[in-house]
Amino acid sequence: MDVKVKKSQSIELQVQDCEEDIRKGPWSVEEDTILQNYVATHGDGRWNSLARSAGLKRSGKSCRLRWLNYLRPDVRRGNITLQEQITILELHSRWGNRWSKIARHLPGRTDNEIKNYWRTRVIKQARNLKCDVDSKQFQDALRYVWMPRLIERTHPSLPIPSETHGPAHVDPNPTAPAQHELHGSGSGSGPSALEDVSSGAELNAPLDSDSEHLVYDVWGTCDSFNGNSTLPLGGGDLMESLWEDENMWLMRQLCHDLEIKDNFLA
DNA sequence: AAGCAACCCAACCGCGAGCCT
DNA sequence: CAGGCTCGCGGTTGGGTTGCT
Repeated sequence: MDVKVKKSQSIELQVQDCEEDIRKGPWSVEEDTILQNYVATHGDGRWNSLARSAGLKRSGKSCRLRWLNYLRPDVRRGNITLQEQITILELHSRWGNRWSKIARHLPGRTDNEIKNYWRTRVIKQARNLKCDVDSKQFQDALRYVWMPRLIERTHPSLPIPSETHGPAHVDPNPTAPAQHELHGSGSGSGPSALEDVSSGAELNAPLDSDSEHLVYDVWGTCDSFNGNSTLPLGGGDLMESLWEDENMWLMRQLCHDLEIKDNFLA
């Protein structure tokens, strides 16, 4: 066994031995109040001593988690917005399960929240499609179907072809904005698409350079997609319905377009 | 209305990295 | 340098909630 593992385990045992009255489970309102007041007065950090000093019968770990994921004043509650979904999907495709890294690009969201979103929503969709969440098929489905749809829902004015019943048709004159327009050079009237995305009421923090590239990539995908694919993009239905049975023909079309020859959806 | 299953999310766990003494 | 300790991360769990039969 690894030396470090031994060391870690011995520390855990020590902690257990001397702190057997440590409380676990859901936090009470009183505990929340104590922790909030203590952090407001003394600041956070040094969580083990903080827990003792505050008189909380909780581990430092538990206090830290409660503060970071719930009590912190800048934590945003509520549903993940469409823009946030786009960001999560894009960043996960880049970095994988680096939840805390992804969370840093979503102001007010915690790594735990993003992780939960991924596990409960995204993995569920992969399961529905009977493919692995890490497979190229599913990654392509995310990139070429799910994300453009999310983008369309956040910007219905953009010229993404509307879905029709039956086989798709492509706008013969795709008018998706050029990428320099998406970057918002300041010309023309009204906000650029990028500015619109980045300054949405739900996503209130300015984009750093990395996030800007992110949005650029997403829009770039959408742009090229519109020009080169025969895949229709639906309008306005909930993202979950994208995967419903009646839309499976859409996925088949996607597979054809992407020349995916595997047994996807077989 | 009751029972069951699926879903959601807060909280816990194990581990590794890094700082301090 | 070794050991103690804290912090942060990613994975997992369990209980409450919701939806379906």
